[in-house]
Amino acid sequence: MSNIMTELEARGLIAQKTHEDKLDSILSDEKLTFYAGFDPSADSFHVGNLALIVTMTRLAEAGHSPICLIGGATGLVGDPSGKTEMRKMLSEEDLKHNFDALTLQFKKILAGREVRFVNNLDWLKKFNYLEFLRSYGPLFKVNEMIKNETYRERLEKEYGLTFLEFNYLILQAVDYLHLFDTYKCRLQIGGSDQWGNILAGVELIRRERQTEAYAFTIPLITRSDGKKMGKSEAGAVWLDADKTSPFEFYQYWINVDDKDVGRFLKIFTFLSLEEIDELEKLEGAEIKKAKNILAFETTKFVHGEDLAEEAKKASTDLFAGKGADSEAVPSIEVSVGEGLNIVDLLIKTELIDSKTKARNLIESGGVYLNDEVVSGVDFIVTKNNDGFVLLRLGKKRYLKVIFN
RNA sequence: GCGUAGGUGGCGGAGUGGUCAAUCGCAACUGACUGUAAAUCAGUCGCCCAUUGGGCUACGGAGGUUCGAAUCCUCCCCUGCGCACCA
Repeated sequence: MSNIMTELEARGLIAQKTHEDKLDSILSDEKLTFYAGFDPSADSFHVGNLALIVTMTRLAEAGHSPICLIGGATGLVGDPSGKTEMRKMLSEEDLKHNFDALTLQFKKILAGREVRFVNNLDWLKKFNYLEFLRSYGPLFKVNEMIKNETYRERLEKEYGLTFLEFNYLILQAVDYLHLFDTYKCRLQIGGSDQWGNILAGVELIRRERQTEAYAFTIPLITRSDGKKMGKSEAGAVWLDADKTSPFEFYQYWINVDDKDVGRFLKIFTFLSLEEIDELEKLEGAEIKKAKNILAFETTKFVHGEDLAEEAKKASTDLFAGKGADSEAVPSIEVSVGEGLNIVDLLIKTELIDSKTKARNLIESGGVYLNDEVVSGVDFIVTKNNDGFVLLRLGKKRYLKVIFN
């Protein structure tokens, strides 16, 4: 890639950047160490993190060295950015667990590329309150800080903004300074909601080290239908195969709005812009081809080629009515004994959490066994010769029920 | 602390003694149509049992009045706004 910034811009991955003209040439002439921070609030990344992870990969491909910061300390504090309410604070044990899980996952996705993992708890925890105030308090001006949009919004909201959260910007700025000092890290990237926090770090380095540090943000990725990125019928779409199977992950991308396909191909896949241009020309039902590629490429990036192939096969088979041969179809083992009522089965599989809901769904004709509508709430499921039955909810949710 | 406006189902927001499991909008789910898309139309949308139907828990919390409360009273908790210092 001759110029990584040009590439990123063309893909719609740049929201804001520092050093308008200079950054492009710096990123093409020099090899920088850069970092992005992630929130350790769960033990897996989700689709909402994917754009940033992909962007880090692109930068790594272009020869820059990634640092993945998992915000142990900031996780203890809770980030108010883009949140309407204060976030839960995590216990240290949970943080440790999440840190380990996220690290492992990130490594796997980056597939052998060099990544350094850091936890800001390591350098922030040594401070006591007075020390921290003394060291960094004088470097930040409150009247500057409250101009920050995320804070301003919170100041107007009825929930208010706690002092704890207000400190988040300072912590993040100190992180950048620390990584600059320790690893010569000179670029920070993040979501556009982090712009204020990121800039605070850039400023801090400029003032305290008389050195230029850079930053850019990627836009908040939205869906045309206004839905939040990374939500499906079944809830959040995780990058962890145990939380969201590769099949479900694949399905998520198949089901994106037509209008989003081109944009998502640019953001989330490594196809060349020329190839994407061609795909964008598709119209009507043909768009499905582009969706298949989008789904396959993203699944491959996250879960690897083999699992992506399996997911693809399961998807095409199921929706072509070819049944559930593939391993990739989500499955569950259930003992039905002499026969199990369909409502109880739905509860047992945890597809539905209340009997009332299960009944309503059956009555509206939304439950199928091997592609046949379940006739009524009294239906009894019994063992068959295949040893399994394909349970379907609505059009898209499949579960292979294996009798044992 | 004082004054004032509020706290209702995932969200917004009606209701102000019985006909309220609670109008309506959004979101969600299902069906029809389709391309596993969108749009549109129809249905569902507290929980549990049931054949029409019934029971239980709910309108910030705890008590009370009443045959009967989301609706009235008392106390408490929480939030916004104004005042409380300069004007």
